[in-house]
Amino acid sequence: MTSDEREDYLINILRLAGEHGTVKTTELAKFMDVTPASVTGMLKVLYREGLVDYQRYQGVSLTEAGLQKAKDLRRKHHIMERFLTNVLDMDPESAHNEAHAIEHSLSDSAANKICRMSGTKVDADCSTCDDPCTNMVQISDCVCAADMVPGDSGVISHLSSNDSSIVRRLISMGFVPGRDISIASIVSDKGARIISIGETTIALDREMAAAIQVNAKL
Amino acid sequence: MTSDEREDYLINILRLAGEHGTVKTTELAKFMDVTPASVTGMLKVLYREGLVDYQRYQGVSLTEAGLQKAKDLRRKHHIMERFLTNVLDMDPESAHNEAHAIEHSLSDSAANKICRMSGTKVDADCSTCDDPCTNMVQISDCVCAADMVPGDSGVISHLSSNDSSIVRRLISMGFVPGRDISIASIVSDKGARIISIGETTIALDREMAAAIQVNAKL
DNA sequence: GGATTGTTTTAGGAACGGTTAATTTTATAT
DNA sequence: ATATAAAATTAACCGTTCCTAAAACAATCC
Repeated sequence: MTSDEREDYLINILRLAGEHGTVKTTELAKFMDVTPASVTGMLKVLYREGLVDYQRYQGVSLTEAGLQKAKDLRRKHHIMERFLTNVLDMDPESAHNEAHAIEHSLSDSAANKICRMSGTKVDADCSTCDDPCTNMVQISDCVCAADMVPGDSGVISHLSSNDSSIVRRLISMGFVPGRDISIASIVSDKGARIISIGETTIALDREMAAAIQVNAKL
Repeated sequence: MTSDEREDYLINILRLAGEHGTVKTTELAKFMDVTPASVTGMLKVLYREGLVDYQRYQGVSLTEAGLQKAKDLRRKHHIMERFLTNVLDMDPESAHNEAHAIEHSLSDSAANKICRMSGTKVDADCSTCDDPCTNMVQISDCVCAADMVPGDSGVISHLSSNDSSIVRRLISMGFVPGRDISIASIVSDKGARIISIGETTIALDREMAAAIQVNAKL
């Protein structure tokens, strides 16, 4: 339906007008490096499609539908950019260009999954836009032992911590990948977890438990 | 230069003619659901661009340049498909469709990186074509992380496992081609590896570590 | 209210990918 | 070998998409 070019117009209107503001024809024309006449032509098309509020000589703004499309595209752009730089380690400029090409043909489903995969620290470096990546989702493959409740059990998938001494200590206590553990009780939300592992039962503080990643059993 | 449609023609010629065979106009037309006249028109274009050997009434075959382009596209298609199914866990049909859309705008560089990340040996499940993924990324003498000893370090070359969930989990932990890792210690020969990656330390069981292929540093 | 600036209209063009109908070439059958 | 059927090409043309230049028109600012 909506071609790549049309989509670019939408994104750029969002860029220049913001979510509810308006842009003037010439401004948009300059930004997109086309003549004002081209812009007028396209605005009529976008108006017919209900994506844009437009009255001659009055500038444009996005309708709800247009805004949604534009934000969706922008989000996909950021998700790809982040994936390409953070995960694939591409340089920012190539990433930007590639993201620009791909954003138009990326499904919602793939975008969400890529977003989930690319790590959670999104909001940090999104200086270019206000609302980059809503719809973040948590990674679901394994569960952190600190988030389990009494009665839960599973097998340790791996240990992960920024503090290597925590990993070392966990290992020395027998928390190695592959072992079965179960939560016996929790002292308090931020406090210790009483965890059974094999024949023994051990109390760990929340931070230590947080380093244990478990494939939960049903 | 070469539009998506033209690229589709090239791929389909490869599909129907093979690398050095020839297809007849009508066959291609039926396959692509257009009239033979359209095919003739496009063949002239592709001929002008040097991508196809074509003499009227004689059918088409790919030139070297055309073959290369077609194989490149086909490779990108497979890489994306593999990534979408193995890494993102999409269903095969959606993956196929999405790959078809994206293959046209995926750079070599990104394709290679995604390929290295996507895990399984390719040749396995490529039933749709005879020569799916030549041009696989150079896998120069790398070592499996499970075979490294404490003190060893290197940069991740690629991930390889027959179990796609392992690949998925590794990626979500940050084990992505290009990253530096080093082995901090080993719990036991068949047991966990404690691995430093960036700021974090992670303990993985042997099976997981075995999926990580590393270019070892001296 | 006239000049200036910004915007739209008009008219048209180039690329692209397709179509139908007529025609030409090749293949097939007797 | 030749008539006929099948396949491929040509010719003429359509619709879309996005663009442009130039003329006409509106808004705005002294």
